[in-house]
Amino acid sequence: MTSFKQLRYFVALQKHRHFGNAADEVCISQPALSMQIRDLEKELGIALIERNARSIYLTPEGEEIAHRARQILRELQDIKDYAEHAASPLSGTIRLGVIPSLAPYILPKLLPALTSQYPKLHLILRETMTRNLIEELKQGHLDVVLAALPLEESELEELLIFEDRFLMAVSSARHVDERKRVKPQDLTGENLLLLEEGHCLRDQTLSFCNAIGQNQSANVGATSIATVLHMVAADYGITVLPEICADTEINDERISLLRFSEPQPSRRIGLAWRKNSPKRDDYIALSRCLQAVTN
Amino acid sequence: MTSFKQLRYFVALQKHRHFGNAADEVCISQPALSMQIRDLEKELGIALIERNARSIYLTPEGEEIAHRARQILRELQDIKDYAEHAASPLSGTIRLGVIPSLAPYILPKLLPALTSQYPKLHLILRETMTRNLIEELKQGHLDVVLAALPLEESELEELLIFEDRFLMAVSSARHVDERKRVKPQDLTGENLLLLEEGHCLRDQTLSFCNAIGQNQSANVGATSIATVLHMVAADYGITVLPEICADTEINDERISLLRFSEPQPSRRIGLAWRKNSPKRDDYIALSRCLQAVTN
DNA sequence: TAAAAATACTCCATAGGTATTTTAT
DNA sequence: ATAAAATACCTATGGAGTATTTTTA
Repeated sequence: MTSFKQLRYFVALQKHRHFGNAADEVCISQPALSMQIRDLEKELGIALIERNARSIYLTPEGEEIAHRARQILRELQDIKDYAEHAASPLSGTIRLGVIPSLAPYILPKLLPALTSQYPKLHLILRETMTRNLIEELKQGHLDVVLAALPLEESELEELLIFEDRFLMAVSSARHVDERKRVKPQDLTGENLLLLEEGHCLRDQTLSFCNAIGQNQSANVGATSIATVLHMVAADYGITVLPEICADTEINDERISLLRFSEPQPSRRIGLAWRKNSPKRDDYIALSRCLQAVTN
Repeated sequence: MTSFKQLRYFVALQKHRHFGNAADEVCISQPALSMQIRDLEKELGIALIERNARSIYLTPEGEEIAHRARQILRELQDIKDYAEHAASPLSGTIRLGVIPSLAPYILPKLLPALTSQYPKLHLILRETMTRNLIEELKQGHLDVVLAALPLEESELEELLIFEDRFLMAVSSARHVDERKRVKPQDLTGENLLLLEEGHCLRDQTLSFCNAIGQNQSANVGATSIATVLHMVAADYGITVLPEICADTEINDERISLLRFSEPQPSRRIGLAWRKNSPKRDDYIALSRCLQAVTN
């Protein structure tokens, strides 16, 4: 079995053209080097070295193979360097999946914080709906996802980061008092504007509507919250908006935001990763960073 | 010490994502694979694998390292393929040095013969004077040289290929009878045209002139036999020409070639290589090929 | 004779095997 | 309960050491 050791020894031998000196360089005895070189030649089935009493030469094949061996040894060193670089905490690559109703609002805060705090971290981002995130996480294509909990996946470990309360968004044309608390019941009879099928935010909204006995069915399926809000602004209907979106989306005077009365409906946002993931510590550090930027 | 084995096992594990199946592929037991992977992780200092009871995942670093490992294994295979290809007789690379007074006459015959007979042989050619050939041979930059023997180098082994008799070349303007044999003494008083300093042919010619008591000193130093012959054709002087050059150079009607009477002066052409060169058999095969094309 | 590599031998580390235990679903 | 990987333990290979021999200039 050819080994890196043999290649190392052979490259040293090429350099020194002297078994004794080469053996010194690689810190073994001369016979040990001789035998490894002999084994290498035997395995390759060709003569690499021309042995003379006074000095040795490499055959043309020996020179060629020494060259290739150097390349291989360089690449091995690259692997080691890469590993060493990746060893420190929150460094290396993390593949993070985020749901669409969070990504545009949380990433602009998270990414600068991460970059400054953990410059060695390389984040790969993926934005898709929860169902896909879970699948990709389980497939090993993602390392950690930021989504609404619980995910109800026994093989995943979850960590709550914050409660994201829902607000009701209505057209300012209605002149409602923004200080007044609303109730889920107030959604009754309204045209409820929601994201398209598959978005957890849609399901959550429908679910707390249904919880209070309303069998409200949403009649539009927008692809982004921004789109929904444009429709609300035009008083085409109303919607329910996570609080975290409010900062970014609502400098639109045509929309009034109404807080629900207690208990305020909310979604629980957190991280999830495969149980036993070796980077668990990194995800927890990531969660602290997330908590810092969402407070 | 990281080994090719570990990389092979790890690549198999990446492929199967299952210790047992990967172990089967590389024909070892599952515990043996487990331990090698564990060792690899320990040496690299990072987690490559995420272990779960049902299935395993590679970390992003694991994927990256698996990719690099594949590359290294490919290159190792390249070395083995290269060696196997070079193993058969008269294959691989031979660096051949030839003296200038032979190269233009013998190579046009030798190379096609070699190419057809030993298609796997890769010949690297070098044309320079004997002194340089010997030096480069001893340095290991050449494997074998074709020159006039003896080289008087105790660390080289020589093999005679043929006797190359000298002919006298004179201008046809002199109307000498080409059937008449000449003697070295006939050179007396003639303007002897020779190659420049350093060419063995020059030294050989001068030496057999001196051997018969003539202290002839050559007065020109041409860089090629062709040049010398052009001067002979113009009757600027005469020269001594190895027979092997005659075929190629002399379809020039302006030059008459005269054979010496017995014992005809000659040079001995042969191969020389470092004693103990592992390719000795190849050089002997090469010599047979040379003999075939010089007959 | 001297320098260099090969050989002889001894010892220990370790790779690999089988049997068993642990772990998580 | 089951599947999968880890652990325990044993064996044998082979890598490295020291001492010695061979080779050739």
